[in-house]
Amino acid sequence: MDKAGDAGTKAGAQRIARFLQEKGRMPSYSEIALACGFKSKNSAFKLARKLEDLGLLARDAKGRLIPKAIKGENQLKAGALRMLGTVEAGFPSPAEEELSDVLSLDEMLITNRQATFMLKVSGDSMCGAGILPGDMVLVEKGRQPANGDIVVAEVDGQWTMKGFKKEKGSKDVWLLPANPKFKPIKPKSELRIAGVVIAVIRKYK
Amino acid sequence: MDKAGDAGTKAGAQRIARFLQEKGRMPSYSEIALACGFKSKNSAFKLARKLEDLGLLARDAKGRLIPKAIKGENQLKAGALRMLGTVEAGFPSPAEEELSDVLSLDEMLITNRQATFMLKVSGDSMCGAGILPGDMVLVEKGRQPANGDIVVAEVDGQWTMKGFKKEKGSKDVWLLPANPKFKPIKPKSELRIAGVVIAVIRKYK
DNA sequence: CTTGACTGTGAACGAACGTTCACCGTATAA
DNA sequence: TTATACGGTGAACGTTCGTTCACAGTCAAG
Repeated sequence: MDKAGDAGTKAGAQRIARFLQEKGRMPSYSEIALACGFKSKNSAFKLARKLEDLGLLARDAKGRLIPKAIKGENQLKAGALRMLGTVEAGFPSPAEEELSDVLSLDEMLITNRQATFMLKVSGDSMCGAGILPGDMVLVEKGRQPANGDIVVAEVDGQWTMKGFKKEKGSKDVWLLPANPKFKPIKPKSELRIAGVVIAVIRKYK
Repeated sequence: MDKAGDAGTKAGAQRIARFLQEKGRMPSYSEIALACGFKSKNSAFKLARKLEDLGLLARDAKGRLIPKAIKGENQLKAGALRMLGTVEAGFPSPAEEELSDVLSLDEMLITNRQATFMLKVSGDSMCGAGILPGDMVLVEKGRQPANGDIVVAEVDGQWTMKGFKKEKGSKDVWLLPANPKFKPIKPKSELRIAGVVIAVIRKYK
């Protein structure tokens, strides 16, 4: 009845991913069959083997399914979140509840775990850039800042978080707040860049 | 020996956590017994029941173990981040590299994984609240919104994200943008709250 | 038409599963 | 001392697991 085997395979992978996300463990073949509407768990077995050939999931020595750990787009990972479409804030558009992607926050935000740490923001000098007091920022150490990046730096003996700007053809570096109440800083003596802000996280609840 | 029993339980939890981290799935009772040096899987069964009583892990309807975030000493999650102090953005203050907490983003942000999903924001009607176009928002479904919460709602047939306000002593509900360019919305016919925004995530890199 | 290549069904196998029971030490409490 | 609570052993049960086999239906290429 199914016309395209490809679509069926993909739908199966999504069902498995959803099971993993909801129950926190990989399903058994019977559960895959149940979730996919198969009447025989053997169909689930074949589906799993196909997904394994495609590199989308892996299996134990004992045949049990394990979530694939390698990075990639379509892989099944524990602790995944359902990623839906966009919501228009201003000019509303439908936000359908169709699973468009599955991912984990850690995986999405952090590339270099050892060099990444988190800071809590106080003060409002960056509120124009959408960074409010109480927000958390993920900072990656040792990264070379580019113009427009937001950096955490020690300037003239004090720590601050500002926008980074290096003038072309000059060694001069400016640290720009995103709030008209504050003025740009031009480091006099020393400037030590602690890291580049790679993400902002605000928790309401 | 009370203390020895406690230590054994804790060591067992750590072994289970290590198994989960290495294999990506929860062990069976036989595997727990193997990992803990038990000769009988029944010992593993009793250990699991004790851990369940302590709230350190959970089990299926079918008895299978499912991962649960073990807090405190037994770090179950792989993606732990270093949490540092605060950085003054505006009136700089020292941000020492002293580890004040260790946590995982998923664990920190998501309490009810099944009901949580992620949306990408477009439009700037909430930019006054620090939610910019391109940001991600975590939305928890089925949560009762309180005044001041930011909700994703279907109002008069269209989806939008706005601040929630319910007037005291009245059934009237207002949806407030955080941008003077937009006007508050008072739903006429229907208002369906899809969920409450529990976190905002902005990724720069 | 026939011939494959797929996809799903259904039954079957041994192995591993979760769970329960009875039993054996040892250590603590009375 | 006796009693009792606890951690571990070992065997047993019914269930579910992963896996394999043979078979039926569908579609495209020959």
